[in-house]
Amino acid sequence: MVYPLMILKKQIVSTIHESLKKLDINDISETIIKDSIEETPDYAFGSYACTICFDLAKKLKKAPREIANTISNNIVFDKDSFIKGIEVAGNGYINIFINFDNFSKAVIKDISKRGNEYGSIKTSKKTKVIIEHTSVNPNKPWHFGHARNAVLGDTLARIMRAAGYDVEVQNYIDDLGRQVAISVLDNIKFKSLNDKNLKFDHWTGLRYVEINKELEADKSLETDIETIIKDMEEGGNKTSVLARDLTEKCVFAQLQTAFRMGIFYNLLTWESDIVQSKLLEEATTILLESKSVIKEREGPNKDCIVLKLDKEKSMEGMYSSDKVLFRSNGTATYTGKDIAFHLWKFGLLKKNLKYLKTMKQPNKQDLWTTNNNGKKSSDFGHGDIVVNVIGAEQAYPQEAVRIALKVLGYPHFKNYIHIAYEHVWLPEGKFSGRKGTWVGFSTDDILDEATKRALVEIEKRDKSVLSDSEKTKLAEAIGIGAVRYILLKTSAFKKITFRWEDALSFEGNTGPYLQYASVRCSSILKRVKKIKSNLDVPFVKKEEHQLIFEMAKMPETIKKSAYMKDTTIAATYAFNVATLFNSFYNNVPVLKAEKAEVNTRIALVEASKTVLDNMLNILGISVVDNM
RNA sequence: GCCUCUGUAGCUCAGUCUGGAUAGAGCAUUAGCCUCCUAAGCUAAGGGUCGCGCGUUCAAAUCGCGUCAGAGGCGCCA
Repeated sequence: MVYPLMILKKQIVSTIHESLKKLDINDISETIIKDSIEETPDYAFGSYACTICFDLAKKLKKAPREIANTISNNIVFDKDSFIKGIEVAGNGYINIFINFDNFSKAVIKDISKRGNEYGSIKTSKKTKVIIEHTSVNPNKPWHFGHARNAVLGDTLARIMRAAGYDVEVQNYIDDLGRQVAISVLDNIKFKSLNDKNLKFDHWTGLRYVEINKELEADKSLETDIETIIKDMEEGGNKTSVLARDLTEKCVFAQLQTAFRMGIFYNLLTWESDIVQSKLLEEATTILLESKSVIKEREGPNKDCIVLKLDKEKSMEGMYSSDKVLFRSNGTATYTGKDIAFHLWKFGLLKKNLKYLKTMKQPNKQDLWTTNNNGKKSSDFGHGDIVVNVIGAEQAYPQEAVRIALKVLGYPHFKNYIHIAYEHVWLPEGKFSGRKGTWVGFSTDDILDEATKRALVEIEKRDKSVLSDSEKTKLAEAIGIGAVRYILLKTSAFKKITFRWEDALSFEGNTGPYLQYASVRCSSILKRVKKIKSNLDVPFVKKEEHQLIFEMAKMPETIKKSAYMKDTTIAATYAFNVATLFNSFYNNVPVLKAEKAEVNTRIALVEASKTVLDNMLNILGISVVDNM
């Protein structure tokens, strides 16, 4: 796929390459020149700079500046080129100035032609990526740390779709764990009722805190929990049916939070279905064929099936280089199950899961779930790349899965990616589901508060044209945009300390700032009765050039963001575009411009709106038309 | 003990992968800008031993080694 910036870069490289050839320097390839091209720190230095002269200095035994001058004297470019001129600067930089007369037209035409596809990459052959995120225990509401996981995963999914991947989003439901067993115990033994009609996940989450206190006091309850876990694992009994019923209710309640944030999934994968489907048995057979997986006959891991990790450098921090996959009683450990599950994700098992369509999500997309009463399908799984958004504390078990794929001889291990994110903290410490420190900081609470505060801001402004319900809807879009953005703009590996004033700020580098820039575009465009934008007059203002250059970078930014699996790249880019647009907006009149300039500037505003809105969509932040 | 991550302005963070020009934002502080397209905005100013040391390099926040501080991890738990 070709876009103007790509052409510009090629022209820069070949122009310099040609001039080097003229000077009889023939061993510098275009790739080397390409790598020496960088963005300038300031508009005054042009748009790109070439640092090749620093590399040539040693070889030619001349000063870089001198070489730069020689090159610049031998440079030739034609009038239709996107390059306007070059200048030698500093110790030997070759600064490249863009011919904005030509380049601007090409960029704006390209944006206008592609519309809401602008910035996205079209690929002929789609690579399938499975992104697993959220995966919150199904017995409590999301606290803000869970929202971070989900927003990171959802945004990565949006970025990778834009980058041309076929993305399948899965939410793994651990419905066989101890946490669920404890909630089941609460139901059986204490028969507690949701008599205040709380949202189901909040109710069960609060009960979970209470029942943990009971567990502290009465250790004999541990026996009950063990029995429950065993029944749930076996399936086909009263307890397992009850557990599935409770967890489904809880997951459904959690999904309401997700939907509110614009987070959607393709498939819910239930651990109980994975166990029932006998994926594990098939995986065990495959694993035992590997020399690195053995059944221990003696030692501390007698009768266990273990994965030998002693040759792996990445596992140096482990006390023991043996990772138990199946316990001496034959049951699978977490890592054992995870390996089987990932063999399935990559389509490496013959056995498959069964699926049911469970609901239509608010984005009109079907949500599927694994279910043993469902039907077979080859639509799910079979990923070329697997991305797991999982806490950084799980780095070792994640690495163990990757190594298992490697020792089994599957090249897929290279495409197994753990997005390790740090947790959200409260100033006083970690969130704890068990201790209930999340109370008051559930994602639902925070979204409510964000909406409330956005509404206060709306009321400060004259919004008499809006009805109350429209105001509420707008407040929700702004509040949630702010919350999503704060989770996106910070690198995943940095700890976030939650503070209301940070999370719910609507000024500066925030979600609403981006939305506001888009609203300003709409506001101008609304006033234009018949849009008759054209590109007859060249753009001459610095503000215009900088905005156009920035907008031209969207395709490569999306590509990089997807490649790096990094949401901050996309977030920072969106902020840059918005900042440059606001600067243009404040310093360059559009509707009040000289007559000849009005139409070209409208074209620029149209293009800006396209880019801003496309970026908002990729970040999962609502586009609004009034603020 | 070993492994991983983090340390950049008063605060919160980009920039580190791929070394490049005076280290950038936002918040907070200070001074301006609404008879002119929505001020959730714009234009400026002040504010920095890029944790510290040594090394590599024409050039280091960025690469290497060491060191200090904080967080997480190293189970037949999940």
